[in-house]
Amino acid sequence: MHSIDLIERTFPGRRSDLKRIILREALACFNEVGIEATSIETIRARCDTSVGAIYHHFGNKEGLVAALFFAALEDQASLRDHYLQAADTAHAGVVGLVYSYVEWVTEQPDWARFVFQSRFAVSSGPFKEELLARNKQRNQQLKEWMSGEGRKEHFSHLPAELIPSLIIGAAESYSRAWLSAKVKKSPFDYRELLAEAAWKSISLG
Amino acid sequence: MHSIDLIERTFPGRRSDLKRIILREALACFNEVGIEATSIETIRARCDTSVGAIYHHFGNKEGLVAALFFAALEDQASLRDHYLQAADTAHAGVVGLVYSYVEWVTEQPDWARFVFQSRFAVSSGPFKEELLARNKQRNQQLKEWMSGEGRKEHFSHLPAELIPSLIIGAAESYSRAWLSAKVKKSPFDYRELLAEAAWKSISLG
DNA sequence: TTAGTTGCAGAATAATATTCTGTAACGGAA
DNA sequence: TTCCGTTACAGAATATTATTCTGCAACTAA
Repeated sequence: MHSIDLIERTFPGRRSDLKRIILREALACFNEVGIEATSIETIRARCDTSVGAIYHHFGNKEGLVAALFFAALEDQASLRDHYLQAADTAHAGVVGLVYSYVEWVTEQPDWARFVFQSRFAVSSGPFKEELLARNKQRNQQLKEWMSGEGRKEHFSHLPAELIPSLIIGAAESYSRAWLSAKVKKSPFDYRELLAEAAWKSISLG
Repeated sequence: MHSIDLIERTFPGRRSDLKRIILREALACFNEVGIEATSIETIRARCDTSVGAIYHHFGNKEGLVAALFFAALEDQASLRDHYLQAADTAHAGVVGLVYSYVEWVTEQPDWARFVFQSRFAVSSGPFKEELLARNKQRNQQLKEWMSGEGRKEHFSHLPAELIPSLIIGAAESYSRAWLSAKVKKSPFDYRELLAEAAWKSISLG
């Protein structure tokens, strides 16, 4: 789909050459042995660089994690926007949300795994404000979409704060299971079932 | 409901006195600032004990995390068993699964928060085998329950590996949101809606 | 009693994160 | 082009943290 990968999109330019290498190797390490278990020295060695360079670009380990985390969130959001933009009916919107989610997870499994792994740390570290702001904006965006003409009557019988979980809860849960190899088929393979289940779960009756 | 708390249930006896104190304080620290950000020294100070004692009881930091994690899982499982045992129809079982889940999360928010935070670390650390075994057993148990007479026809139209996510996905997602204060009402308050949404999501049509 | 096992303390050590200082490349202004 | 401020990087020095180790005291079964 995209010819260049997530990192190139987020950190373009020749000046960010080493920066991209560090991000790539760090992501690999984090997924292989976990964030806590990968030391700066390990990353340094895999990039054949110095600790100074790493700290220059990211401040500290937490900053490196946050850079990866927000890059992933942004990429995920852009795919979601792409899907939502094409959806006018309530049903199409719900399907789009589920589809965009499972497609992103299936296409970027390493990034998805990392997002699951790092969310808590980011949300309680020095970048929590930034994450909070992004979540708020996304919720606002969804809320506006749901209150559009011809759509709102499909959601108004449910508490607003519950709706997002009803829509992507199952897809997220299955994605986690797939990323940790507990199930075989990818969430993308089950996208129709997941989307229809989401739709039924918010339907009346 | 229970007169003694989760820790007393899991680590009884006067010999485990300090052990329980350490577990309690460690859980508090982990939830307040995160696992990575809490040092052994911090825990030691809060328990007014020595690092030797901590390492004697738990081996290392990872062992301490694992002890908390498995204690929580066990407690959660016992409540689930309690609910499932009373359910004979498919509908009652699905409702029971959702109810037991949200009830546990709402009653033990600190433990639930910690489980979400630590699952990845445990699943990729030296205790992954143990976790895998427990998951396997739980899945087997669920599978057997679902294949019982008068129930299996309600599940057989869906892939087995997808069903657990359809049932608890939304409840889990909403629980996470509640535990990080992104929503106001507790999952327990929405238990009927969550249970009915789960049931609809696996229903035919 | 007594030998062995378990519970705990705290100093010593090891592993790791972070800071700091210096040097070279770069990019625009004169 | 030269000059100057800024950015990119290296690596030694330092600080922080996890873990080990040795010793002692309490308990326990014989």
